[in-house]
Amino acid sequence: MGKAYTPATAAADVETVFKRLGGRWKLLILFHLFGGQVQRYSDLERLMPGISPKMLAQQLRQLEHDGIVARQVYPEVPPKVEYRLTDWGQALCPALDALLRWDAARDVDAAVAD
Amino acid sequence: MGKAYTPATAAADVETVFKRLGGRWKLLILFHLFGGQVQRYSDLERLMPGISPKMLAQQLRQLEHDGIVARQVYPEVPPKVEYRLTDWGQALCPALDALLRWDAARDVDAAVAD
DNA sequence: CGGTATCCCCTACGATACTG
DNA sequence: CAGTATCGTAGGGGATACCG
Repeated sequence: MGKAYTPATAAADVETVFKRLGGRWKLLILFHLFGGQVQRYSDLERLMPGISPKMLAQQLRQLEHDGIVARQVYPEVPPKVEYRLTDWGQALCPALDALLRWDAARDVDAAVAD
Repeated sequence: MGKAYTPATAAADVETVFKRLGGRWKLLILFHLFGGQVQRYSDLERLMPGISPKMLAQQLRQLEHDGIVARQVYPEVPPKVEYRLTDWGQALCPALDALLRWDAARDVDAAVAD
């Protein structure tokens, strides 16, 4: 059976999710990793024009801390670090899809309301 | 067929959703209106201890502007104002459910990983 | 009853310079 | 290559007082 929610606990849990994904660049990072993609730090820097090294590192650290992104360091010279989604992180995809479908339904609903 | 997304557009669209729902009290308001519930301004104030009148009014105005909440004024003395979800707002429920199920799956995935 | 108006604060974000 | 350290800023949020 499912978990029991009150309005307060449901709202708090969704807010927790929002905080985990809510950084300025986190969603963009996620969408560059969905589908099993693996990216190096410099790949992400190139894929996200305008991001500063501080922000990229910070957002990646938080995603890693939250168990969404996995970080793998290769002890080489020069350094090489790869980022990919954890299984749980990959499981976000259908949930974000549901939000995108809701967003896309805005116009549909408005048309029906006419 | 569905809409075509690049990482950048998908991330931008989800961020738009996050901004629409991301206010400090908006989710709590939504969860007090899901399922066709209708609440007066003073009901919401009572249901959300700690919220200031400024914040309640502001969050409601933004939700109304975004087409998620409908506001109905009864021209009576004393004043009476009711809030409910629009059809589109009500359609948020399954999407937020998907996020809650993802959140609840965190421990499950961690256990499997052992 | 159902709101505005005002003031203050905090923190997420950004630019820049530097390092193992 | 893959990051820290430091400084500066804008706006979202909160307390409080007042209004139609």
